[in-house]
Amino acid sequence: METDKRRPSGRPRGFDPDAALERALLVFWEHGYEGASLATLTEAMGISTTSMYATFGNKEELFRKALERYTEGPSAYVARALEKPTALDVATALLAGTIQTTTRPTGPHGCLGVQGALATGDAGRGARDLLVDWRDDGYSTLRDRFERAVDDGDLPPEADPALLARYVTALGYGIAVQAAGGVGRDDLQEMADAALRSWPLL
Amino acid sequence: METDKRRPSGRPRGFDPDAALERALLVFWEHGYEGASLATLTEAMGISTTSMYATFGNKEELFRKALERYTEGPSAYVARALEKPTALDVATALLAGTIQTTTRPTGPHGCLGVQGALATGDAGRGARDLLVDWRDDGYSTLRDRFERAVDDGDLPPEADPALLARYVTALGYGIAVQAAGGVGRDDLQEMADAALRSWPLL
DNA sequence: CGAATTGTGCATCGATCGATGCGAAAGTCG
DNA sequence: CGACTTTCGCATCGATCGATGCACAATTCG
Repeated sequence: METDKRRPSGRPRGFDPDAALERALLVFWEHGYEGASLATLTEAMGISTTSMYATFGNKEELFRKALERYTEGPSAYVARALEKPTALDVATALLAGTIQTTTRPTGPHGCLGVQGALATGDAGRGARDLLVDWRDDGYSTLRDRFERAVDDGDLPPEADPALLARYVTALGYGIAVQAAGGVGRDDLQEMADAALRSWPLL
Repeated sequence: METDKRRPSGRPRGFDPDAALERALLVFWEHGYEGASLATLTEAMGISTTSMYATFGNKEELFRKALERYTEGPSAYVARALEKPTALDVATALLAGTIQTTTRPTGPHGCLGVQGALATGDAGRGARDLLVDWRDDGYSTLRDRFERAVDDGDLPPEADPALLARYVTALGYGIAVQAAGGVGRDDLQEMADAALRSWPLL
C-alpha cells in the first residue's frame, strides 16, 4: 500500500515542484497576481517558463495552486482556530494568527487572500473571482462555527452568528490591509485584544 | 478679484479635464492602478493618449490626481465625519460613510485607497506608496481627533486614542474588502452598529 | 493678415506581457 | 543497443504595455 514511487518514464524533473510553488507563492503574496510577471515568477522559482507551463499549466493555475498552498501553509491557523473549544477562543486565535501571518518579519506583509487580486483588469478576473470565493468560504465557515457555538450554549441565544462572523472577518481584513502598509504587530495585537473585550457584542 | 478667466493663447481643449478625471477615477477605482491600462483609461475619458499625457503628465500623475479627486469627492465623508461633536459620532459617521461609499449600487464597489494598489509590481510601486501614505494620513488624523476628544472630556482619560483609531480604521478597511467582494450594505451596517455598541472599548 | 502658442490625430516606438514550437537531453523499457 | 517518453534550453510568437514624434488644426496676439 505504499505511495506510488515508481519512476515515470522519461527525463526526470530537474527541480522540486513543491519548492518552486513555495517561491511562486511568495512572489504572488508580495506583488499580487497582476504585479507578478512570469519573468519574476520563474526567476524566483529557478525554472524556465517552459517548465512552469509544463508543470503548472499557466499563470492562473499557478496562482490557484499557490493559493491552495497558502491555505494549507501560512493560513493554516484558520483551520486550527476553528477547532478551538469556544467561540471567543476561535475569534481570539483567528485574529492572533492573522496578525502573526500578516506581519512576519521575513516574508511578505499582508494577506494573499486580500492583496492577491482585490481589484484587477480583465486579465486578473479569474484570480479576483477565486479570492472572492476564498474569502466567502472563510466567512461561511466561521459563521457556521458560531452557529454551532450557539447550539452548544457556548454563545447566548441572542448572539448573531452571521454578525459576529462579519465582525471578525472585517477585523481580520482590516488588519491585513494595515499590515500590508507596514503597521506593526504590537499595535495590531493591542487593537485586536480590545476589539474582543466586549465579545459577543450584545 | 475674479478667478482668472482670460483665455490662454493657443487651441482650446476639446474636453473637460474635470469630467475626464472623474472617468479615470472610476476606472482606477474599479480595476486598480495596474489593472487600469492606458487604453481603458483614455477610452473611458473620451480622449487620446496624447491629450492625456499633455494634460495630466503620465499614468502615475493621473492616478495621483484621481486620488485627490476621490478624497474630495466620494471620500469627503471622512472630513465631514471628523467634524462631528463627539468621538462616537465621528466613528459612527466614518463607518456609515465607508459603507455607503463602498457599496454604491452604481459605481465601483470597495475603496480606492485600499484596492487601488495594495500589492503591486515595480511599475505600481509609486501608486502603492502613495496609498500607504494616504491611509497613514487617515489614521493619524483620526488619532489626533480622538486625542482631542480625550482633552475635551468627551472620551474618558483611560481611553486610548491610538488604539481606537486603529480599531475604526481596521473596521473601515475590513468593510472595504468585503464590499469589494460584493457583500451587501445592510449586513455591513448591522455589523458596524454592533461594533460601536461597546464604544470606547474600555 | 501673419506669427506665436497650444491641443489633437495618427502612427509608432522599444519593452514587456503571457504563452509556444522545436529539437536536444535524460531518463525507462524491451 | 534502439524505441519510447518526458523534460529542458533557446528562440520567438502576437498582443499589449506605457509613452512619444510630428504634422496639422484652432485659437490669441501683434
